[in-house]
Amino acid sequence: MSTPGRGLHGRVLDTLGPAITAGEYPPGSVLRTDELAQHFEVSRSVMREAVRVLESMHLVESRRRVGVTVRPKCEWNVYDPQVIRWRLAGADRPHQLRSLTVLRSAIEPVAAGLAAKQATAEQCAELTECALGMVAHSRGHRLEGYLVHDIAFHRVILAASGNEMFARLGDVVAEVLAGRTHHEVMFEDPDPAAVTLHVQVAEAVRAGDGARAEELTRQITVGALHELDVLAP
Amino acid sequence: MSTPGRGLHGRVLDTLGPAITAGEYPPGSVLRTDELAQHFEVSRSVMREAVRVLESMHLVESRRRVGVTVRPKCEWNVYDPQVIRWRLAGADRPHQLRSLTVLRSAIEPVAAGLAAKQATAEQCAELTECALGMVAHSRGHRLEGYLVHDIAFHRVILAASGNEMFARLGDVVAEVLAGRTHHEVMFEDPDPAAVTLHVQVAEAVRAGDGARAEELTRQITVGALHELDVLAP
DNA sequence: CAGAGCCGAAAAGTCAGACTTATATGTCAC
DNA sequence: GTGACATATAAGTCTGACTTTTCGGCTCTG
Repeated sequence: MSTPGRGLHGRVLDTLGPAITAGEYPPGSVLRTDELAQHFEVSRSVMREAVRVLESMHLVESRRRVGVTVRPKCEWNVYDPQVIRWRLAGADRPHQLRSLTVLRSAIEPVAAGLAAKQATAEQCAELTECALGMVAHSRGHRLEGYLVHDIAFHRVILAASGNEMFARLGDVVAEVLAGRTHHEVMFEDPDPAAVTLHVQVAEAVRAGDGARAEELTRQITVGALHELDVLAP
Repeated sequence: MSTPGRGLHGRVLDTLGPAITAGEYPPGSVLRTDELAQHFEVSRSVMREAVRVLESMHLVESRRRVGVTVRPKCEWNVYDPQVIRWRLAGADRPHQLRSLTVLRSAIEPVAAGLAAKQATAEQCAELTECALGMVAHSRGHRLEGYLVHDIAFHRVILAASGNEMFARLGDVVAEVLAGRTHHEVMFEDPDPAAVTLHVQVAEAVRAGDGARAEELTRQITVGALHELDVLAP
């Protein structure tokens, strides 16, 4: 999914990023570039590059004569896909999953409403195909196949909305759905009602019925939130 | 608002970032680190740090033997506040402003609904104060004072929602509102209906009426979208 | 002529060391 | 106590040499 080993500084980030987002260094903690470089056994140049990246994510702040101080959580760039991945891999995965699901519940219905007005014929076809794929994999413990089509479905909706901000949430939704399937205790087969709703959304979008697409999608996200309440109270 | 001169690499970014987001280098363009370093009259180390930051924003991709290639727009981290600022400062400001306003229209109503259920007494007080401030500055060409209270109002709503993803959009909303006031041709006095709606939202939140807060906020954002249609068709 | 494999050059990547600059903090005089 | 000043510290910058990857062309072969 991401790019694991893109240079030495990348490997440093793979350890340091998760550590910071996991709260291993409490906000206000001070790190020193030289010490970090020694600890990771890399040159200072490499370490500096890593720090710059963390800084651009607002995870840390580098100040002369002080060092690299960890910022409080509320200042992090929580929409950075990398940060999202790190946090989903860490201890507060459940909390993060809930935040993102609430975000979905706000965005996706609106996106679906817009998609109904703007989706191309090709996108409508893709949507139907995805929905059918979900139906096909909805029974018999075939969660992996179901997941693939589920992700694709929501990606198409977000892309078809014509709004770039919505479209870029495709990756986030993918992470959430994957996380739900793989790590939360999910039912062995997906909720039949949800499957039906997806099919109906595809129909509504094809028919250009924005209000209906929005309402149906709202039901999907409400269901997702409810499921989260039941399985991870 | 941001941190303008945080080192040499920051100053490089201040010119290179806007240039890329403005589409000055079409997707696929190849830059060379050494040339850039020469052009900006900085050392390679500094240039490399700048490139790393751009890379973490998914604006460019650095590959051996190839160079630094500009990524297509659809891959950018468009939620990065820095990227948002750069784009708002550039040529496609109107387009960007519209995207962000649509985003607001999806998020803020839901946030207001949640805020009604979770806002602390202090937050309710702040909200009322902001609304009153808006009323006080709603006449007599006092747009600046109005803007300050408008921004504060929406910040509080987003924060009070209790969702960190919503809360972090405070800066984005601030940019949008500021951009609207300063650069789009805004009416000399704000829409009285909008002012009233803000007061009513504050009341609804204080009363704990989520559905009403959500609906009223929806009206605010619909108004904002409509205003955008009228002023920047 | 096509495909596999080899080779060289180009550009990023890495490192080490010396130097500069800002700045937090302690010290001292008043 | 308060101000100015000195000092130590850690980030910031620059340079030059070296390493590593990999693209693109070349040749060799079938």
